[in-house]
Order: sequence, then C-alpha cells, then structure tokens
Amino acid sequence: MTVTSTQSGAAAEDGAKPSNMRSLSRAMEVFAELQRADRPQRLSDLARTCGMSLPTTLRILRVLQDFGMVSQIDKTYRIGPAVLPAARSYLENDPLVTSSRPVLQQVAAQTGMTASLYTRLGFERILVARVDGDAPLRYDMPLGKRLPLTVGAAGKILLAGAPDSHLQEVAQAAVAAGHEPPTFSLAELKARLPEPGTDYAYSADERATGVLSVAIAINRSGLPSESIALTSPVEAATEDGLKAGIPELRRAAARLAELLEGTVY
Amino acid sequence: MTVTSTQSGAAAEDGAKPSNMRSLSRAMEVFAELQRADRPQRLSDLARTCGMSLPTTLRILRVLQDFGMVSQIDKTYRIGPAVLPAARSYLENDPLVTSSRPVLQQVAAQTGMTASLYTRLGFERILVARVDGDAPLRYDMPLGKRLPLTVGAAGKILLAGAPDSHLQEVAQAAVAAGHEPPTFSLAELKARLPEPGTDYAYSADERATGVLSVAIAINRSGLPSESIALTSPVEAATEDGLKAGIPELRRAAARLAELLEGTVY
DNA sequence: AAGAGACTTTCATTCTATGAAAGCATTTGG
DNA sequence: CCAAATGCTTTCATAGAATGAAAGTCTCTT
Repeated sequence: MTVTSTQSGAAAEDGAKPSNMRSLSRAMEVFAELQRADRPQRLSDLARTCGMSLPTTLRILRVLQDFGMVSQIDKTYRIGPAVLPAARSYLENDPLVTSSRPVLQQVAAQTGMTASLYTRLGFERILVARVDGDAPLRYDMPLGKRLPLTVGAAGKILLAGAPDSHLQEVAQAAVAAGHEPPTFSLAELKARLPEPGTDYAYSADERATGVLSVAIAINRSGLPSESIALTSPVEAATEDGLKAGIPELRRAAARLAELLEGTVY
Repeated sequence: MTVTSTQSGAAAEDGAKPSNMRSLSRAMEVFAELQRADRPQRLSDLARTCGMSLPTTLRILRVLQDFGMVSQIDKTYRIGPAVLPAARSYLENDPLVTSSRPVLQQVAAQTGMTASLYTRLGFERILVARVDGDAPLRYDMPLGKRLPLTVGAAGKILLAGAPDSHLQEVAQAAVAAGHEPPTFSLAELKARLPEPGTDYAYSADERATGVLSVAIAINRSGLPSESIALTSPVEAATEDGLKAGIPELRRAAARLAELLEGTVY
C-alpha cells in the first residue's frame, strides 16, 4: 500500500514553482485563510492577505459560497456549513480514523491514559481521534485542532529523522503560524527532538503546562505522517509511569499499521 | 443584516448557464462526489461520474490533495483530514452555531425534549447543533448529517411558502439523492407541507419511525434557510405534548433571529 | 507471458481566468 | 446634510491557464 502525498504547498506559499491549476490553488488559499483568521473576513482583507485582485477573490468566494464552503453575512465571509458533512464523511470513512478507534480504546484501557491519534497536515498536525483515559485532561481539545509539529511528543516524533533542510522549514512555519516565539531556531528544535535511534518522543509541560505525553509514529512506507500518543495530567502520572506505557503504545502502533496495510479498497 | 446566498448549483448541475470559474466549480463537484459516494473512489470512477476527462480529474485531485482536502491510498481517493480543522472553524466561529447553543439549551430544558438546529444546504438540510432532552433519541445523528428537505418537520418548514417550481426541483433532488422513492411527486410533497398560514411543521414517523417532531423556521430576511426542531421518541411524548412546546419553540426562534440580527462584525 | 485496463504525461488549442479601470454603493468626516 | 473616501461590483480586452486527444507507461488479469 502506498500513501501518496504530493506535499507541495499546504502552508504559506513562497512562490518558487508556478504550479498547476492556479485558480483552484488560489481558491484553496482563500479557504485556508478563512480558517486561519478565525473571525469573519472582508473581501478586501482576503484579497490583500492572499495577494490577489479583488475581482478574482470575489469570484472565488462566490463559487465557494455556491457550494456552502463559505458563507456570507453582510460584507463578511467565513467558513460555511458544507464542511460539516465533509468532516462527517472523513470521520466515518477514512480507514485511519475507523481503524484506530479500537486500537486507541485498547491502549487507553490498558494504560488508563488518554490515547490520541494525530495526522500530519502541511507543517502542522491535527487531532483525528481520541479516547479518554481515567484521568481526564484539563483542557478540552476537540477533533480537528491544529497543533505544531515542533512542540509536544506527538508532533516531535513525526520529525524524527527528518533532514535539517526540512526541519528548517518546519521551524520557520511554526514561527509563522504563531506556535513558537519569533526567535525559534533550528538548533532549539533539534535539541527537543528524540535522540537518533529512539522510536518514541517525550514531552512535559511543552505544549500545555501540567501535561505529560509520550508518542510513537505509525510506520507506513516513507516518512511517518501519523502518530499516537499517551497523555496524562501531571497529578495522575510520573515520567516513569508514562514511559511504562511505551511497550503498549508500540504494540498499538504496530497493530494500527497492520490494519491500515491490510485494508482492501 | 443580509444573508446572501448565490444559490446556483450546490446540487447536481443541469448545464443551463456557463457559470464562472469552471475549474473551481468542477473541483467542488469532485469534492462533493467523494462525499456522496461514501467509499473510496478511483480516478476513472470520479471522471465518469463528474463528466470530465481523466487528466482534468487527476489534476484537480492533486491540488485538493496538496491541501489535505483529499487523501489518496493506492489508487483510491477519499475526503482528507483538512476538513476537520475547517469544520472546527465553522463550529467555533459561525454565529449561527455559537448563538444557537444557549437558545437550544433553554428550550430543551423548558420542554424536556431534544432541540436541534438545521441549516439548509442546496436541496438538503444538515444538522448543525443539538441539545439532548430528557428522553434520548434512539438513533444517533451526528453533526453534519445530510437530511432531506421533504421529510421531517425541520425540513418541511423550510419549504413552507415556496413556489411550486421550487418544490418541483426539491422533489426531484430528493429522489436523485435517494431520500424519496422514485415515484415521489410534487403533489405528495405538498400534501405533507404545513397549511398556508401555519408557522410550524409537524412530523410523526416520517424520517425515522418512532420519532415525533415539530419545527419552526428562523426568520431572516428572505426565504428561511434555518429551522429549529423539538424531537422526542413516541414513548416519551404525544402529538399534543409535543405541540405544547410550540410557543417555547417560537420564542426560541425569535430569540435566535434577534441574536443573529444583532451580531456585529 | 501477453493482453487489457487503468493511470499519467505531453502538447497544441481554446476559452477561461485575470486585473485594470470605470461604475456603484456605502460609510465616514466635515 | 453633503462631500469625500473607501470598499464593492461589473465590464472588457488580453494573457495564459485549463483542457482533452493521443501517446506512453504502468499494473493487474488471464
């Protein structure tokens, strides 16, 4: 089985290659921008931010609106209701999500901790599935939350073994997205990543204070783009206690990889 | 405040007018088709179903994939993980969703029944928010579910007062989407709609057996595109009991309309 | 192993997407 | 209340993007 990722421009574009389907790419930029700015946007804002002319932006918005991907109130645009059925379709049909449910359930039951599945998207990761453990996490993190790759066990493990050039990009993107302070450097990132030869990542108080976490990547062909994590509030676990779950986590990752591999389409 | 809906082609297109942004529109068609067929689709399937050439379809898929809207495993395509952050953005920022929460909560508390908010999308409606009542509904219906306009109180009330020509389209779309039997006619639809002058719709065993429901439309300028419903399983309510909640429902609709009207952007 | 089917690339042509500029509308400031 | 400014929308000529035929490549089937 091969998971193809074209991986060219999910994040902020630089302008290197004049890629295909310009109007469609631009429409997706507008759509992404509407999410990034989590408040209604005016036409002129979007045109400026996305670097395109007013008429073009307007035309794009109109089409997206026709399909419910964007909704308009007065002069402001925002994400529209059509994304809900789409998300439902994803959650119900993607083998990553459906296959992970029982696996996460089992590892959560075995360890008593919260088990989460993340998938990489551009230079971020998003929470795709979660099964709560005995000790609830203080913060709520609904499905679909965008999180940095640079912070937190589940993010860092996805970067293990990546070449410096790529880490550099990731570091810059994390700054651009506001996940890291403006001075964040490649060296700082590498200092946090797991040692070479280590197949898990650990984090304490990294992304959220009072939260410990270990993560393992799902091994598909090529660079990993999914990871599963065990998470616990500090008051319910120690570093050692959490790391004791790593063998289970490892098994869960292997089981999930196997499930995905065996899926027939 | 004005809610603009361009309302041209959210559903299957006929081919009347040579609308703008062809490539973008076609991309949205592909995206919609991937949701409709809730199973992985091959390139050739999509090309055939959407009526476009293989190269074009492939190019569209590649761009959508770059942005995570589509994911590919082997030779099959499906909705991708990027829809999750988008859905989150919608649920957290759309005033319809955020304003409705307290309103639904109140009406659910007052009546003891499940309160739901639907919005119209093309020729269907989708569940956008729900607060459960005392008697849980037997079926689970997650957010984002696509439901027909022709069946169920919350659907029918959105069609009250619509001209026959529009009802005709709706009836045909319901058949095309598999919501209604192939013989479903305009006359059958009109027989179920609320009498002129009635501001609520009632349904019993219509969309789901064992479920009673009343609904009221949210009154924004122009034709309504949202409705709120009270729903209960038969064993927990009678028709009269449910209809006793109509005044509360009416008040809730008015309050929500007011909240939406007052939103400043 | 050979053939059939499906996917991908190339390329010349068409027509779509584009932005400048003008025309409206709406908001702001006097 | 009017004037000026700002923001939105439409029009239109042009560039170049999007398109599908056809050839090329890969993959699965028999």
